[in-house]
Amino acid sequence: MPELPEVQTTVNGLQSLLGKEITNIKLYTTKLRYLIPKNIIKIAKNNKILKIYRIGKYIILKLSNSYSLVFHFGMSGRLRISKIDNYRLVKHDHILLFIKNRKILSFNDPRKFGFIDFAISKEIYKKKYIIKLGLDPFDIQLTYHYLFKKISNSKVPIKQILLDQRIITGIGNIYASEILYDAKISPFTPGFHLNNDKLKNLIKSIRKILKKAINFGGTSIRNYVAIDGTLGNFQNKFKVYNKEKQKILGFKIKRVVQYGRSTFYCPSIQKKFTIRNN
DNA sequence: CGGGCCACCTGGCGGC
DNA sequence: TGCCGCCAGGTGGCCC
Repeated sequence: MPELPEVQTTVNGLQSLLGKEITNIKLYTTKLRYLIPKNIIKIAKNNKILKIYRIGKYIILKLSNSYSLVFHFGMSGRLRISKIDNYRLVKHDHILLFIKNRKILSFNDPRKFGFIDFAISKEIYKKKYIIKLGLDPFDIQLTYHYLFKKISNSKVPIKQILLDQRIITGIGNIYASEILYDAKISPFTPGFHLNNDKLKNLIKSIRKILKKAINFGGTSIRNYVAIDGTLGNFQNKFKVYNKEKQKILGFKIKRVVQYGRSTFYCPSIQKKFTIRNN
């Protein structure tokens, strides 16, 4: 489910747990994408949540001991806060964190591609799934120089490059299509074909689309809902995603499959070739 | 190493 | 109604 905007929306919603104590953890599953570390209970129990933030698509809860909890949502994971009295275990609730203010933070994930882990807070950047991440889209170090260095020798189509978390972290399959439409770049354009102007433009579109999606509370199709169960609204702002055969500005939208994932684009607006001129 | 492909898992939907 | 095939906000591991 979640790309950066959904993860950020979740992180925003979680802030009400700041300073609150985790009184217990209950596991209803032993394995999600990975085995759930058993000692996660010992590590979190009776500790306060001091900081809640994200790295790429990973959600981090920094605890009052030296540890942090790490959540990843995979394709269908989500976190939800309920009052203890209202809470009913629903299908695919795998992990419950009991919070001292009589709330429950539940992790639900039908497809089990998500995971939960812990890390020593100071060493979180050494985690194998964190260390390889590229720049955050909102990091000021993300410039056309950076992108040019990373992709100017690559034959890989830009759609796939946007999904490569080692280059930029946070973009997923929905926003990749929406970003490329906004930037008027064909999804097939190989990395080496993009000149500095196009890259500047692309970075602008990345930030614009992601910001807009965050402002709309993310995208709610299938599983994703916010921390309190409310829906995101960005799906109503899609220009191309899920709009095969519909028209935009009078032009047909197409769906193709690249690397096994759907790409939606408008061939008339996202022209196929760009000449390198730097 | 980079890049391409597949597996992991469950459920919803459309077609027959 | 039932079954089948296809599709789904991700990513790690296996190949070459």
